[in-house]
Amino acid sequence: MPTDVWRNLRPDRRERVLTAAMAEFGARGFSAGSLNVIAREAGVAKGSLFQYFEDKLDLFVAVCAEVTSRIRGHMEATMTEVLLANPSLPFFEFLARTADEWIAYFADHPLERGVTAATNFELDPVARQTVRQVAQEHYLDVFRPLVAEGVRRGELRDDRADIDALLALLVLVVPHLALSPHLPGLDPVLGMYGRTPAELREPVRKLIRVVAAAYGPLPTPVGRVS
Amino acid sequence: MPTDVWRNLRPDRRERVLTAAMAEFGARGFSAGSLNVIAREAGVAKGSLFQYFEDKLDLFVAVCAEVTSRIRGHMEATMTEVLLANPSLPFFEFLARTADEWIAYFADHPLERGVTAATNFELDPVARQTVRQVAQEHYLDVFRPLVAEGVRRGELRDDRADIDALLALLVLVVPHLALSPHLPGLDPVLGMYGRTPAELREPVRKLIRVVAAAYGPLPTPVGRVS
Amino acid sequence: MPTDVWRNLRPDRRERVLTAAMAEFGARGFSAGSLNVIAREAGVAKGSLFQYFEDKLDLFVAVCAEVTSRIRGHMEATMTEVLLANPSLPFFEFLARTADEWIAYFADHPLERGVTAATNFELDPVARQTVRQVAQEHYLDVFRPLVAEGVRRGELRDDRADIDALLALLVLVVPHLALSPHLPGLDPVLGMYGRTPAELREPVRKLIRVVAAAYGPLPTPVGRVS
Amino acid sequence: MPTDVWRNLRPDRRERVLTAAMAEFGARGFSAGSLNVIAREAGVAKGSLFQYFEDKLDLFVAVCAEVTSRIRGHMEATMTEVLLANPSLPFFEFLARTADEWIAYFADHPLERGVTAATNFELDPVARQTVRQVAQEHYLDVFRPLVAEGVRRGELRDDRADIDALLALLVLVVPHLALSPHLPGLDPVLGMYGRTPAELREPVRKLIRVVAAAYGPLPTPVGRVS
DNA sequence: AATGAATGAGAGTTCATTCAT
DNA sequence: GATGAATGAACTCTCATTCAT
Repeated sequence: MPTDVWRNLRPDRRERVLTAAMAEFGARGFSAGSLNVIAREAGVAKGSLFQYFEDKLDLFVAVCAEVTSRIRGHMEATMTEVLLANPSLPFFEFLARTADEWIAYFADHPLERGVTAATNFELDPVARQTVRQVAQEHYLDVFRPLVAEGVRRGELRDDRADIDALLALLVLVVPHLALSPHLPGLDPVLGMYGRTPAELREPVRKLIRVVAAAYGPLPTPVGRVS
Repeated sequence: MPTDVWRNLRPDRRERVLTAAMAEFGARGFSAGSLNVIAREAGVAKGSLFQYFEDKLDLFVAVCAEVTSRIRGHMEATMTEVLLANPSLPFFEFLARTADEWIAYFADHPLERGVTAATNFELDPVARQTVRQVAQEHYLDVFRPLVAEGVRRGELRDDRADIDALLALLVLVVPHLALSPHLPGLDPVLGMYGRTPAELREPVRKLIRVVAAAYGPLPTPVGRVS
Repeated sequence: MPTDVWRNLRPDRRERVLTAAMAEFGARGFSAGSLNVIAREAGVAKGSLFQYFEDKLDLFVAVCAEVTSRIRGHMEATMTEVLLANPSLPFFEFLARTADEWIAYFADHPLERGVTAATNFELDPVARQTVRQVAQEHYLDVFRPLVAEGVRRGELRDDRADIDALLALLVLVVPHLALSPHLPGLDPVLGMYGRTPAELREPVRKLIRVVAAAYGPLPTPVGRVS
Repeated sequence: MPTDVWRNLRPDRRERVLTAAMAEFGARGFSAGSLNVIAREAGVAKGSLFQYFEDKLDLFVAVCAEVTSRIRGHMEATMTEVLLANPSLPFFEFLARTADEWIAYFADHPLERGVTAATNFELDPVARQTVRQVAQEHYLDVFRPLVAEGVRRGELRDDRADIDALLALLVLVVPHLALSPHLPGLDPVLGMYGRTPAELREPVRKLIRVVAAAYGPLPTPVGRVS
């Protein structure tokens, strides 16, 4: 846990440390990230970092928590906006627009994107578990009520496939959407790497159509009199 | 690229180096993995590693290539076996059994599992791209013809959802199935961590039912005279 | 030299600082002892220590002086008590009882014992000299008149061995008695480490018998008519 | 334990490392001694020290073992010489001459003296115990047979004082003789600090006369007809 | 072809001390 | 008078890589 010193720190100094840490951990991950670099880039003495955090992991966790919380804050606001503007939006359409915003956010926020990558790619077991747990709780806190509402409104059906499986897939796919446009080698099929948010609308909808087909209402069979 | 010395090396010596490297990179990843440890465990001089490989990355790439190739070899053989025993197995049933075998393989092969984790969790851009590209090509080499055959036989329909999206999901889900039973924090929804292969049959089928619902033939509507 | 601030400090605050410093220096010695730890344990700001003392050494010296003075105060009171209760106690018997009390004191006062150890084991030349000088003056202030009285009463003879040699041995042996029951490796012959004060009566008397034999009256030769 | 690399090291390089380590540990002790300084003074890369020794303590122990062994080698040779030259030397006279040689050795060997001090003044419990045990075994290996021989020849009597007490005193006094001429504050009574070996003959004999009086044959009572 | 000693940069962490508040 | 944030040097130890043998 960060120290009191960190909590009471002058905001600009905090921000400098946070930004430097986001950049370094985002670029090189937790294990390979260097406190030397972070201190230098933040314009802060190396020793100061240890006034703020117990150790390297403590700093990494704090950075991840901060980033995750920022991302969630932004996404919840965005989703609310979309809903207010189109109260009657069908579930899967809402999902698609949310994904668009998600992708746009990470295109605009390289630091947050880097930390998200670091969170997802950490191999050290202690660091990974600590950090992922927090992130995944946030994801689920958002997804579970969303999906439950979809079920309640009858737009999501659980008679053909399991709702938990949907959640498991979402937790897997969502970070993938954030990162694959920016990290080569994540998505070799749909070719998301290097695409603009606009160009990504199509592959995103391809993916969403899978769950729409699995969980949505059956299409009316063609050529049949009802 | 490995040197000629490596290619002409006595097989037992090669094997010792490979095994040691698999264990070390598998346990600690590329960046944190130590050539000191690998040389010591292999019973080989540190300098020898540099006779065999240009540098650390070169060794890592070679290890990943070797492991990926071994895994593919095993899986292709297994899939052939399953097919020969049950030539008329429905597509999604075949997929489920393949997944069972896949999971069993990684439960029995901790070294291969470790390297798979290292491959999937590497953040260093150069290392990641090199290593993942190889792995994903293998995945696609196997999946593409499989899916094409499913489509040809009419068991996989592409009228409701895109076939490329299916491939993209498979490439994402398959390593997840290999690792999440053994690494905590990967699957917070279905609870795959710590489960035995037998216990994993159920969550695996939950996931497969999603694609079955999306790509399979529509269920006969209930209570309707055809 | 401690500052005026220290001299005028509220007694409870002084005591807290002293106790924390005794514990830390006693446990880890001067060089390895940490002002961070002392300040934290004392519930005092790190900066305050520098309001009270010029630097680390100044604090260490003050702690040693305080402890030495406490020990001397206790021992003088104890010796007076013993004397009052048994005014005619023979010299070496008195010495033995004093040693018993000495040993009991250090068994009961771990902080004082720790500081005594730190005093005796300091290698840094500046710290060592400053600190030992004070301690040894206390020892000699007590021993010299005691020994002089023994000589005056004829119980200590200086015709066979030098009285200064006796004092030199006492200054060497006395801290050894205080510490060897509590620090392993100090006394490999008599096995004093880990013994209770009661168990230590015997080895203590073995040592005192050496000086009794050297400085005491000769035993009457056996089988000789006087 | 030192590594094979250390054992096979080129002698001049070994000697440089040893000398630098003796000087540094001798001057500042184990805890405060710096590997940086040792490497620099030895003209060796910092990393090389870790090719030779497992860690700092391992180096310290090796240095102490080496020094202790050198000292013992020298003293055994010296004692043999003295004995051969004067086969009929009385026990306490032999002891006195041995002490003279002991003192002369440390006057001439500042490095060995420093390490002896470091051995005796280390507070860190692990380091102290490891290192003192070795040194004290050497002392006892030499003293025990010596004392036993004195008893056998009737020059050492155990009827007035215990022989173990003599050994305990020797183990305490002998390092004291080595160091007190060179470290201020060790001997405040006899004034050994800063004296030349020649000047130390007298205080040494004062000390030896104590044990001579305690353990030697009783002097013929004065004015008595035998 | 194989060795393994040597390197020195860099890692995370602790420290006594300063000084503005 | 008390505080405690800031400092940067120093600490032990690890590392990939080189190269003489």
